[in-house]
Amino acid sequence: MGLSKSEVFSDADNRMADLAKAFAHPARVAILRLLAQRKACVCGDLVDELPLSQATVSQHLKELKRIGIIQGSIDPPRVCYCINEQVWEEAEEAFGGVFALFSKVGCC
Amino acid sequence: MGLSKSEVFSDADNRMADLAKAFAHPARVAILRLLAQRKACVCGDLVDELPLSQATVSQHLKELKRIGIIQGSIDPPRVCYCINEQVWEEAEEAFGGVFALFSKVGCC
DNA sequence: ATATATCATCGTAATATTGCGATACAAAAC
DNA sequence: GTTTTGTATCGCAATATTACGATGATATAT
Repeated sequence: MGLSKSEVFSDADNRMADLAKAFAHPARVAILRLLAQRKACVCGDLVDELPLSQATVSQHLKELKRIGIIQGSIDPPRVCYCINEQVWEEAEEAFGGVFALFSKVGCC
Repeated sequence: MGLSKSEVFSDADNRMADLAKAFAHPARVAILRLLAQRKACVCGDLVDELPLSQATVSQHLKELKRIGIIQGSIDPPRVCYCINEQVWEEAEEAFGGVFALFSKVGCC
């Protein structure tokens, strides 16, 4: 298949999974680190920092934009990407919430 | 392709991506929530809680075990799964570290 | 021994992801 | 208007993921 049955899961779990996908590839982790630290901003600079082709980097940026965790503002002919603060915090809280669920006392 | 060029990325970014994969599917998020809250433990109970077949749940459990975030102890014929505290904390710290990188003052 | 209960694995099918070269596109510079 | 620069998109190939029925494996119960 390859088709996740998203209809049958809760909105929260689906959103969480999408937010996690932003971090589920090393290239995207590297991109998010660079943007969070403001070490790079312009698409071309990101391409220089990464061992991937321009087309591939652009595709990862597209996926991050779909999730909403980054946004791009055009500055022709350049595009400047940055973290979307609101979604970044949404992700921080979502992960924080799940990690907080764990209680050490237990059965196994 | 479908082959992520993991050799060219840092170990930290690769590990982070792997930890994120644990949360990158709604079924796995649901499983981790159940285990973290001790609402279910035995594989069969997880299957009852999830809208997926036993084979599919078992496959997700295998992936979570590969990442290391859960562990299973056999109690024949049952298998009890639980969060691996060490890896859970590793994930918590890894995500915390990345989220902390973001500084609001910036260019875009 | 045979049956039962529980879980893992196999095999298969469908869709998704990753990667890149080539090309299209948009705005500025000349 | 042509060129240049920077980015997005298309098309393709290869691998990965998701899902499930069927089957296998394992240990208890009868």
